[in-house]
Amino acid sequence: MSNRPIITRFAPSPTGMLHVGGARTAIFSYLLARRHNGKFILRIEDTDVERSKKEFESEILDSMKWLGLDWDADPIYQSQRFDVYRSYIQKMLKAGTAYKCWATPEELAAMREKATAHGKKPMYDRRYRNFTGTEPSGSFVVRFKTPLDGETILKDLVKGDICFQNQEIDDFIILRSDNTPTYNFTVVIDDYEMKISHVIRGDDHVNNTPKQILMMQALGFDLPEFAHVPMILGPDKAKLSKRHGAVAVSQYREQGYLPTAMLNALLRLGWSHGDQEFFSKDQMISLFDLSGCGKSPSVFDVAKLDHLNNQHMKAMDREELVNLLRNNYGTDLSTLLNGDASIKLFDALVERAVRLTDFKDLSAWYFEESFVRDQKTIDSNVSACPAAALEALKVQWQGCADFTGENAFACIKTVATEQALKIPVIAKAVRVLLTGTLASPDMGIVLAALGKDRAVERLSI
RNA sequence: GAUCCCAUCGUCUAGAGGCCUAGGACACCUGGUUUUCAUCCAGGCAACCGGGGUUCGACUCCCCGUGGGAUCGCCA
Repeated sequence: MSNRPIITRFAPSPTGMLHVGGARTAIFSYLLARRHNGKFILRIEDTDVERSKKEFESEILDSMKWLGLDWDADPIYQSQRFDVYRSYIQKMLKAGTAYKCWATPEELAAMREKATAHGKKPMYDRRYRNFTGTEPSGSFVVRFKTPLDGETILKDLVKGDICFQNQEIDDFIILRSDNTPTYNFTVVIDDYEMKISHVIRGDDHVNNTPKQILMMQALGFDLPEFAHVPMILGPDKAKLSKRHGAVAVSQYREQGYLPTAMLNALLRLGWSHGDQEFFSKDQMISLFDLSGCGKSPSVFDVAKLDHLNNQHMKAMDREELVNLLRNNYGTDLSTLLNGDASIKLFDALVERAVRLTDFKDLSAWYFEESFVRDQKTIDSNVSACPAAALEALKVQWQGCADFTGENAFACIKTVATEQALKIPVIAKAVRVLLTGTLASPDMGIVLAALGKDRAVERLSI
C-alpha cells in the first residue's frame, strides 16, 4: 500500500444507461475517495465511436448526480485524447514493446477456428511479432509484445493474489487499423496520467488486468492498487440484465426510490460492517473500507430495497421529503405540514409508504379534488350500519366542541352504545365514507386531520 | 474447450481454529397492540455444497470433487 493520495475513478462507457452494477462500483470508488479525503474522477470511455451515444452519457451523469456521487473536476473524455494515446503507441513501437501486424480479420478468424478445433485457447499466432522485412502495404494494427514466459501476479485488494501465466496471454491489439486505441491500452495510459491510486471495477475485468499490468511495466509506470468487486446477479443467479426487470438506476428513481436507499442497498450488497444494515450517507463515508468487501457475487433483492427505502423515508426531514414529493413525484403534501393533526397524518403516511410514488394514492382521500368514493364499495360496506346511527353520529360530531381524534372517536363509541351496535360496524362505515377505502391510517388520525366540517360533510352518502 | 474467480438460512450477510447449540437483516409464518390495512412489539421457520486431510479441536487452514460465474473481439 503506497502512501500517495487516494484518487479513484469511475469510467463508464456511454453505450448504455447506468445500471446497478456500474453504480455499485462507482459507489465504492466514491466512498473510498471521500473517506480518505481523496479525489473521485469521472472518465468517459467513449473510444468506441460507433456505439457511444450522447444520450447515454447524459443519462449516466444524471444518475450519478441523483445518487449524490459528485465527482471532482470535469469529466475526462477519452475521445479527446487520441493524440496522447498515439504518442505512447509510438514510444512503445520505438522501444520494441509493441509491433505492427498486418494480419487480416479473415486470417484471425481462421486462427481462432483452428485453435478451437484443437481444444486450445483461441489466440493470435504472433506471425508479425518479429517481422523485419519491408512493411507490407495496407492497413495494420499495433499489438503489444506480451512476454512469452514468466507470470504476472495481480495483488487484488478484495480477491487476494491471482497468478497468471504470461504464455496464456495473447499479443493483443492496442491500436486498431483505423488508428484508434483500444480499451486495454487507454485504461493504462489514463490511470497513469490521472494518477489513479485505486482501480475499483467489476470482476469481469480480472482477466484484463494482467494485460494492463504488463503494459504498465513495459511503460515503466507504477502500478495502482486493484480491487475487483463481484458481479451483481438476478434472482435466477445469472448476471443481472434487462430481463430481470429494472436495471437502470434511473428506473429506480422513477419508481420512487430514494438515492440514499439505493446507495444503502447497493453498498450492503457485497460489503458489510458487522451487523449494521442502515447507513446514512455520512456513515457510509466514514465507515467504508475495501476490506469489508466480500468475494462472492450477490443477488439483488428488491424486497430489501423496499424496506430500506421506507427506513430512509422515515429518517428524512419532513420538509425535505415534502419538497422531493412535490418537485419530482407530482404529489404536493405541503399543506399537511401545517398543524399538529395533519402532521400526524403525514407521519402515518410515511409509515406505510414503501416508495415515493405511493404517497399519491395514500393521500388522495385527504384532498377534495382527488377524493373519490366507489358506489360499490359503499354499498357493500356501509349498508351494515343503520342510517339512523350515521345520523346520530353526525349530530354527535356537530355538537363536539373540541374535535380531536380521541373525542371524535369517542362519539362513535357513544353512538354504538346507544344504538346497540358493535363499534367496528360503525367504524368501518365511517372509514369507507370518509376515505373511500377499507384501509386507512388510524381513525383518530383521519378524523383529526379532516376536521369537523369535512368529516360531517362526508358522512352523508 | 482453455484460463481465472466464487461457494454459510429462500435472499443480503456476521464469522478471520475453540466465544457457534452458527448471530443479524429482508422475506415468510404465528401471536399481541391498532376494534381496519399498514406500522409497532413478541415469537417461529430456515444455512456452514460433498469427500478427504492438518489439528487436541474445524464454518473457519490444505487438497480433490461438485456446482455456479467471468473471460477468451480491430466492445468496453
